[in-house]
Amino acid sequence: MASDRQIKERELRKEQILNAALKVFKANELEKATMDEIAKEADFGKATLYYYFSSKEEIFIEILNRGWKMIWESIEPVIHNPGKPKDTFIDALNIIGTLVRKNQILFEFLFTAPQKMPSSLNEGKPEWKGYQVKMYSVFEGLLEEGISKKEFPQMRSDLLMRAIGGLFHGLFFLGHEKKPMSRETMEDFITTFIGNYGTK
Amino acid sequence: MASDRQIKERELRKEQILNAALKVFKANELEKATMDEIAKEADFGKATLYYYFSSKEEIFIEILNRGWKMIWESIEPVIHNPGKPKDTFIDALNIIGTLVRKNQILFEFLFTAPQKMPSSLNEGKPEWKGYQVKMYSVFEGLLEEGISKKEFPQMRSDLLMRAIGGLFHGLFFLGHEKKPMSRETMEDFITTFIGNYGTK
DNA sequence: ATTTTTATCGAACCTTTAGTCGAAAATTAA
DNA sequence: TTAATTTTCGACTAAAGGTTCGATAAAAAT
Repeated sequence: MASDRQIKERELRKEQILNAALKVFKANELEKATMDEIAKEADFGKATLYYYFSSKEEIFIEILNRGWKMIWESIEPVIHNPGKPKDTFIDALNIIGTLVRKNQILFEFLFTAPQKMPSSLNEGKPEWKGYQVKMYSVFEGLLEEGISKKEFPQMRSDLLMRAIGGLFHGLFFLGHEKKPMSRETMEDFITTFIGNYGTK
Repeated sequence: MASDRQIKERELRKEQILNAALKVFKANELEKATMDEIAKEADFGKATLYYYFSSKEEIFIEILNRGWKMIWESIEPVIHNPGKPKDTFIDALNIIGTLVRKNQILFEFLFTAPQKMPSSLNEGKPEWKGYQVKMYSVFEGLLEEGISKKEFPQMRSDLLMRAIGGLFHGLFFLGHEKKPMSRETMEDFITTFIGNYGTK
């Protein structure tokens, strides 16, 4: 049977493959990313990839699963702050902003891949989707509470949600130069667009 | 040589193909859209597509060219309103909003395809890119003017641009239900987020 | 009516690429 | 050392899908 160290090494190799895959997914455009290239990037033979993952899809999904799990686990601790929807909302956004800043490539992938990807990969309710849904529910809940407490603009929470989603997305991922945005700039933004209600 | 009517018919057939292609690009995910499917949808044999277009890419590009040209020509008439950046900005946004509402599928394609598509299609500075750039320049110019006149939030115009871009995009294209948004709702939005500066 | 031009498409062609197979290294266990 | 297990990969297969070819039909010109 496999030793502890063997299992750990195996996990490391898996990560090596996933990182390589992310690079390739990023550089080439998603569907143009080939197993051959991932293999080259990961410094393994193509056949070896199939020793660790059963398909290209699985690699894809695994990146999403791990990523969204990480997002969820990062914000989970701060979302139970009762009675302070705006602060909580901003805290959570900032946490995600920090993550994005640390690994822009991964997060751009996490936030954009679901749009681009074949919807066939969505069937079977993958793990990552669960985390994504949970996160959106939390945000929408905070918005609803914040709206009713007049801390946010008075409008339908789902629309506000979309606007903020777009805003956030635009701030980090649109534009030609995709340089990360500092925490200060981002807080500035949040305050300007959604934070200056009911406070002045 | 070809008669007037022949040329017109040819153009009609081209449009038939382009519309079919759009449907297929939309339904399946871009790269999964096959010439076979486009042919089926257009009700032509696959080989016939190559009589009208020299490649799959060309079909793709042609949709973008025609679409962005249309966008540009729709806003061009209103952007020369001198001295009223905020009004002009909102007018232009509203015009685009109206277009989007009329043909959501096409515009979702126009606004999202450039992100998803292989960058190889961007080489050679395609026509549509020109219109897109012109449009963005106009918007950014209006923002700069509006900022300096305190009609907009005081922040770097490029950042504001990104925010509004994301906002707009989110409003129309994010979310599960992609139902069109009414003009009223949209004006509400614009006012709430960028329009209530320097006026109250 | 006949010739020429325009339009159509079925059947191949050919490249790309996901995934498999079986054998050989490398590592671990005995 | 030798046997068992784990890991690696070169070479192959199969299928998908873009593109071309050559023949035929339809329309226009003469």
